[in-house]
Order: sequence, then C-alpha cells, then structure tokens
Amino acid sequence: MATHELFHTIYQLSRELTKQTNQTLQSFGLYSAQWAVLFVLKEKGSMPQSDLCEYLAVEAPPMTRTIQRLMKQDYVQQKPGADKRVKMIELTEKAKKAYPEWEQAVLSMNERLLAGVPDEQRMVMKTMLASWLVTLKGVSHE
Amino acid sequence: MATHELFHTIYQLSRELTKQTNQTLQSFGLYSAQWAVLFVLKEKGSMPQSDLCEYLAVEAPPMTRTIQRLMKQDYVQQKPGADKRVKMIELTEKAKKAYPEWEQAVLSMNERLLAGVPDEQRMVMKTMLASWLVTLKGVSHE
DNA sequence: TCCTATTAGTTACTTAGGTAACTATTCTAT
DNA sequence: ATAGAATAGTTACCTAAGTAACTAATAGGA
Repeated sequence: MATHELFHTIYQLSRELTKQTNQTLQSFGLYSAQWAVLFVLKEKGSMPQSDLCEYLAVEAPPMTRTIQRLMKQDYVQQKPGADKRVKMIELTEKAKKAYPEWEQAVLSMNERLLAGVPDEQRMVMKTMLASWLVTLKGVSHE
Repeated sequence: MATHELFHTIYQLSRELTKQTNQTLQSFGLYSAQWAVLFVLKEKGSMPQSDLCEYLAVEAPPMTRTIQRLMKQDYVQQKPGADKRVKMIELTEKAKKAYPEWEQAVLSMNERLLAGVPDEQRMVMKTMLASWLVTLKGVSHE
C-alpha cells in the first residue's frame, strides 16, 4: 500500500484538529496544549508534573512551559511534594469554576468536527489507531 | 463516544511518526518538513511555491523557510516564472542523485512502523481518515 | 487608462514539541 | 556511610506551523 498517504493524512488531520481546537479556545485565552493539561488535571486530580508528561506523552521542557503559563493565568498551582524534587500540580478554584464552560465548548466542537462520521466509524478508527500507537511505542521502546 | 480519545490518539500518532521520520532522515541531514517538499517535487516536478503550499496544506511562511534551507543545502533551486511574482521550485541534480537513497530509507521505515498492521487495516484507516479530512476541510471552508 | 482588489512571497512574532546540558534531590550498592 | 546512578525539573537552542503585516506584481472594472 502507499504508506505515504496514510502518514500524510494523519499529519494533516492532527494539524487541522489542533487548529480548530485553538480557534475554539481562543475566546477563553487558552491554547490546545494548555487545554490538554487542564483536562487531565480535571480527570485525575492533583499529580506530579512528571506524571502529566507521561500521561500526555510530552517531554519535560514543553510541560514546564505550559504549566508556567497556566500558573501565570492562575488556572493551576504547584505544591511541593514529599519528595523535594517533585512539584504537585493542581487546578485552582478559578479554573474549576471556568472548566464546565471550556469543556462544553470543546465537546460541541468535537461533535461538529465529527458530524459526518457515523459512530461505528469513529469507534473503528479509534480502536485501530490506538492499537497501532501502542505497538508503535512498543517497537521503538525495545 | 469519547471523542477526546480519538483526537488525542491522532495527535500522539502524528508526533510519533514525525519523530521517527526525523530520526530516519537524520543521517542525511534532512528533516521531515524538508522531505515532504522533496517528495512532492520528485512526484510532480517543477512547480510554483504556492502550489507546494497548497499540496502540503501549509501556509506560505513555513514553506518559505523550508525552501530557503533546501536551497542552502543545494537540494532545490528556484527560477523566476513568467509571472514575476512566482518562484518556480525544482530539484537540483544533487537532490535527484541522492533521492533514491532517501526514499529507500523512508519506505523501509514506513514498513517497519506498520509491521504489526495488516494491509486491510491500513487501507481501512487510510480511507476513513482521508474522507474525514475532506469533510473537515469542507466544513470549515464554507 | 488608471485605481482597486487580488495574489505570491517574505518578515516578525507566536505556540508547540524535541534534544542536550545542567542543578538539585533521592536511591542504590558497596 | 558514602560514592555513583537515577530522577524531577529547568534552561538554552533547535525544527515546525500559525497569524498579522508588509512588499511587489498582476488582474479586473469603472
């Protein structure tokens, strides 16, 4: 098969989805990378910065930057952990209050972007891509 | 469905594929964005810079940068078009000579990364993602 | 014809992620 | 108990894409 096309399509999709997410979040003064962090913190609660990296599969430096910006906006705060190296990250009250509005905007955007795709296809894509990603990470990890 | 997961997976996949591509091209002194341009020029021949943008769905500024770097490496040259605004871009002899080696490296990488995925699934993914991308672009275009 | 709108490309600045090199802790093995 | 390895996080610098604002050239309409 022409593997080029598959790779190219995934790349294009990723960029388009990020662009749309940024547009959606623009009115809240947020960007996609920040949203990803806020989403995880909402789901999982307080956690070390390194866990955020692992969860989002992002290296430490970009995470440092994203968190510093979220702190500047008072959406996130850090508390020293028992281990003096780690910084525990958690949502502020301000963020918790604003969160539902953000979530609603993102969810309705997701629905709009997937409007033409039947639920079955969404599931198939999600399953195939996720399992491929797992093997992909596994291969390069060995 | 949990649309978050699908979007997240696509984003992760895109980043992993780009990273692997960069690693593969590293020994040739090339990066993924440059390779994309070289690939299109090889397939389509000489074309205006704006056509390259359209083909790769990239805005003009990043394309300017990528091409300037490719010119510095003597892999690409620009010739003025009949319209004095346009710059026609084409591969140099040096690039044409080196191309097969690059292509071979990328193709074998693609096969390696897709090793665990049966051909049927590759086709299904490609088809679904491509058609989704088209509708996605169409929606935001209107 | 000439004035306006459009198009091609560049420059400046932004978000976003990556690697390398570094500091400061903590863990481990002798 | 301590020296060396591993871990958490930061800083500096890289590729990469985006928008806004700009220049230069072309196209189109009054």
